[in-house]
Amino acid sequence: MELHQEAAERLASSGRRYTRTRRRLVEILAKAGMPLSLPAIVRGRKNLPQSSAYRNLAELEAAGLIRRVASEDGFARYELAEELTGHHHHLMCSRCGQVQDLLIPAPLERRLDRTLDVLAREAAFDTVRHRLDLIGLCRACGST
Amino acid sequence: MELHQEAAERLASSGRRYTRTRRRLVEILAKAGMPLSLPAIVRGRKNLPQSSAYRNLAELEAAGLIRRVASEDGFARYELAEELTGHHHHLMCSRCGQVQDLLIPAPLERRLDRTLDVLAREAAFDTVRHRLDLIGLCRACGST
DNA sequence: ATGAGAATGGGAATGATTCTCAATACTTTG
DNA sequence: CAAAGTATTGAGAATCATTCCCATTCTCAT
Repeated sequence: MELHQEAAERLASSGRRYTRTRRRLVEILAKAGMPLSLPAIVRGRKNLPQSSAYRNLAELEAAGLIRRVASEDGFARYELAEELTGHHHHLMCSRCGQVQDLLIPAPLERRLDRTLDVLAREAAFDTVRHRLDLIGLCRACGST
Repeated sequence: MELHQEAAERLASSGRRYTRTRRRLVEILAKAGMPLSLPAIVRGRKNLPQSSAYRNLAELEAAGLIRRVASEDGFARYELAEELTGHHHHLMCSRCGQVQDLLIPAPLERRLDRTLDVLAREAAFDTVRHRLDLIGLCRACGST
């Protein structure tokens, strides 16, 4: 389904509206293709006050449209929900905090999934998802 | 090597001391066997002021003895470094924030490692490590 | 012992994020 | 189309985990 239509419907189903600012946020995240921190979202953009950005990101998250990624550098980052973009992982730079998306081969992903399901059941966890990140130094930080 | 000796040496090598409070923190984390938040570390313990706990956890992290785990609930958590405890993963409850350790089968771990190494190289990342977490609802939260 | 540097702890400061609330914008109803 | 009802906005205040400050205390080497 088309992105904005999906967004509008999900918000509507809980009595929320798909306002200009919300659409704008969705577009920013869609275009970025990687999790963005709030400063990165707001920087250099007119008419996008912090408080509105935070509030709307929270609304969009509550509607299941975006996901908040906790990273090590103290800034939360935001990306479109996997239901919209597909399952993927992250490459994170431990020095500068930069995050980029990463896909792993489907067979490995499947095997991982199967194994983790079993482990979660053994631990009596209702598993929702897994998170696999690579943490290292990006090209820029690594050469320093 | 014995835990406290290792700790003392690593601190000494950068001109730091293995004081009573630091030893205490290492013992708390070793005994817990799972990442603890600062409130959990301090709660109910005498003579362990917040500021000292934070400061010393940071020192121990700088010495490579403990690791800080960013979790979704806003509290950082601390655990012994993998060099001391061995590589492992986490089961995290997305409702209550509880975190417990998780081991995955060695063959899968090896395959994961190999694949991620290749992917990191392709992305020009100097990989240090990977992080694999299961995020779901623990028994207590899942039945609510 | 004594001096130098490390550590302590109480409280102030920081800073990302959340909350408040009066003003504004949609939406629906009459 | 107007009015009422509700959601949204944005500027600043408030929150709260974490970090910083600094006078005092401790430790180790001489």
